[in-house]
Amino acid sequence: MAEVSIDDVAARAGVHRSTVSRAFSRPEAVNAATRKHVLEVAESLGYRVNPLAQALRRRASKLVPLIVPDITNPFYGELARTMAAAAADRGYQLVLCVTGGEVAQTNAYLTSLQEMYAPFGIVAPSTSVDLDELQNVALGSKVVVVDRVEQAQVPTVTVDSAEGIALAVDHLRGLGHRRIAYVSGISGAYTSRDRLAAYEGLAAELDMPAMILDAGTGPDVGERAAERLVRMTAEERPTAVIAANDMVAFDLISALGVRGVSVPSEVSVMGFDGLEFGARFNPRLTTIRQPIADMGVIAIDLAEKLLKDGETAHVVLAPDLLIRDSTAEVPR
Amino acid sequence: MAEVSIDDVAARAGVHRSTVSRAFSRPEAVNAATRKHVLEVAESLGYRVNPLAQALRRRASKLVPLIVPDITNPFYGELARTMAAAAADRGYQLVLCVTGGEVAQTNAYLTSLQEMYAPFGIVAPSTSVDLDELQNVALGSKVVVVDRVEQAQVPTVTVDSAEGIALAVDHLRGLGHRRIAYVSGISGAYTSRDRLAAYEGLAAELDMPAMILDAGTGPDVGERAAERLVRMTAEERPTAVIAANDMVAFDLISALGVRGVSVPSEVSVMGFDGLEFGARFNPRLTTIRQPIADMGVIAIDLAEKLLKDGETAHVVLAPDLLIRDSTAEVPR
DNA sequence: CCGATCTCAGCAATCGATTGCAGTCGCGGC
DNA sequence: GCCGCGACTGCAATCGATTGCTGAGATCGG
Repeated sequence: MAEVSIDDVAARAGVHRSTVSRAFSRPEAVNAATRKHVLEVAESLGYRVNPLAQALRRRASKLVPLIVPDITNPFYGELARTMAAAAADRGYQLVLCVTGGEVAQTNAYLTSLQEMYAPFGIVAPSTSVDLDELQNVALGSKVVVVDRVEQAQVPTVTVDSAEGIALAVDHLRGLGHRRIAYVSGISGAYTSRDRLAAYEGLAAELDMPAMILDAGTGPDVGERAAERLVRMTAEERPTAVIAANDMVAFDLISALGVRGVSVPSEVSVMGFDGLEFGARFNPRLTTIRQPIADMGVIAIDLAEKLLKDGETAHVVLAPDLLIRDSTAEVPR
Repeated sequence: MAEVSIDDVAARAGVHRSTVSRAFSRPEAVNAATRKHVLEVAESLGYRVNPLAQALRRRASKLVPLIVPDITNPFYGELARTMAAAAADRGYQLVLCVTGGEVAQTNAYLTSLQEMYAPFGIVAPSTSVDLDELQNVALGSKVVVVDRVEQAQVPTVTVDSAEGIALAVDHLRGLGHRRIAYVSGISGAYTSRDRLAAYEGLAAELDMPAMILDAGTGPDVGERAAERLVRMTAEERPTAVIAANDMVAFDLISALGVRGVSVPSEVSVMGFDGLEFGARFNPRLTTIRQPIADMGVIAIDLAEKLLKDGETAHVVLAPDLLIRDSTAEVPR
C-alpha cells in the first residue's frame, strides 16, 4: 500500500519522470512505444497520478462545488444526484455545499473552493443569492447557474415556466376546472416568481380570474394557503390549485388534509418539478416535470464550454405533464 | 485578485517563509510579537494558506467523503446536512459521494479520496456494503459508519432499534391496537433487519401475533404490503402498521390510498426516522425520531478520536416518539 | 567573564507532479 | 561531409506549503 509516485514509475521504466508525466497527460508528445512501456510499468506498480500535486502545479483541480440551499429538499437531492453522476463521467468530483439560503455561505464556499483550484462551480441559487454580487466573488465568473431564470452574465439552465404553467392549466381546464388558483413560495424564489408571472399572464389571456392564495415565503406557505382556501365561500373557492413547486404542493395537500379537505375529490392540486417522491405521496401527485437529469449534464457541459470558449449560453428546457392522482374532474 | 502566497507574506513582513508557516500552524513555536506582526501582514494582504499545497506536504487534507447510497432519500439528505455543518465547524469540507447502492462505487470513492489525502471517511452503508471488504480498501480502516448496526472494527453510530420499536408499540397499544403489523424494506437494510428483529422479539414478549406484511427490498415494498393488507379479512387485518422507516411508511400510505384505504381512520401507520418531511405528509406522519443532527457531530467526533487514539467506539443513541396524525385509536 | 541552555528564525530539502528549454539522435539534402 | 530539421527525452525550475536541522543571540548561573 505504499504510495507509488511518478519517480518510482520513472525509475522502474528507465525514463525521466517528465516522460512519465507526458505519457499520461500529453500522449502525442511521447513516442508510442515508450508510452506503452511507461503505461504498463505504471499499471503494474498500481500508479495513479496524485490529484493534489497535479492540481497544485496546474492550478486546476477536478473538484467542482455544487451549491444548494437545502439538500433536504428532494429537488436539490435529485439535482445533486444527476450532477454528481455527470461530473463523475467527466472526471470531476462533486463537492456538496449546503448554504441554508445564506448568501455569505455561498460566497464562502466559492472562495474556499477556488483556493482548491476548482475549475468552475455550479450554483442552484436560493432566494437571496444576488447574481451581481456573485460576480465580485472568487470563481464568480466561472459559475453556471441552475434553475434560475433571469438572464445574466453567467451561463444558466432552466425550464420554461410559461410552457409548464400552460401545460398545467390546459390539463386542469380539460378536467373542467375554471377557478384555478395559484400558490407561490418557498425554495427557488426566482423560479417561483417566474412561474407566478406565467400564471398571471395566462389567466389574463384566457380571461380567467387570477387567484393567488399565497405568495409569501417561509416554511408555512401551505398552511396559510389552506387556511385561506377553507375560509372561502363555495362560489369563490377554487376547484383546483397549482403550486409553485412540488414541495409546496405536498405542504398544501397536507395542510388541507388537516382541515378535512380531501384531494382530489374536493380540490385538485398540481405541483411543479416532477420529483420522484411525488409518486409516493398521498395522493400520488400530478405535476409538471422538469428534466432534472438533463439539467445536470447540461450544466456541466455549459461550464466546460465557458472555460474553453468563454461562451455564456442560456439553455431553456421543455417540461412535460405528469398525470397522477391529485387532479380529478371538477366536482359538481 | 492575484493569489498571494506564503512568500509574499514573508517578504512583506521581513521574515522567512518558514516563520510565516509556523505563525499559522504552530503558534507556540514563534515569538508572540513576530507572530502578531506576521498575522497582521497576512491579514492585510488577504493571505490564506493554500489547502492543496498544505495537504500535499502534510499528506493530510481537509476533505471528508460522505458516502451515501441515495441522496434523494431525505434521510440521507438530513444526514448530509448535519454532517456538512459538523464538518465545517471543524474545518473540514464534505465531499458528497452517491453510490446508488453499489459497493464498487463505494470503494472507488474511498480510494479516490484517499488519493486526496482525506483524513477519514464517513459511510452510511446501503444494503450491500460489506464491512469486511471495506477493511481491504484504501482508507478502509479510517472510516466511521453511520446508521449501521452490526458491531465492527470501525467506529459506528446508530440508534437503538429495540427502544424505538418499543416506543412505537407502546404508543399503538395505548391507542388500543392489538393487531400490529410490520413492514420492512428499502434503504438501510441492516437497520431494517435490526428493527424487524426488535419487532419480533417484542411481539413474542407481549404475546402479540407477529405479522410481517413484507420483508422484501426494492422500491415497491409499500405496494406489496398494501396489496397484502387489503386482501386480508377483517378479522386478520392489522389495525396498525409499523414501517421500517419513514420512506416505507410514506410509500405504504400512498399505496393504501390508491386502494381506498384511509389512514389513520382505517389503519394507523407509524414510521421510523423522524424525517422533517413527515410533517408535510398527508396525513402528517407519526414516527420514531432518530437524533440525526447528533449523529452528524458524533460521527465526526468518533472519526477524530479514531485518528488520535485509535479508539473504536460504538455509540448508540436513544430515539424518541413523535406523535402526529397518522395514528389514531383503533376503530370499532 | 565564560560556557551552558534556551528561544527563535533561517536554510534547504521535500511532498508529487508539470512544462519551457535545451540537448541528442537519426535522416535527408546539397 | 556538413548542416538543418524533426522527433523525442532529459533537466531543472516551479506550484505553495512544512519541518528537521543549524546557528545566532539572549539569558543565566557560577
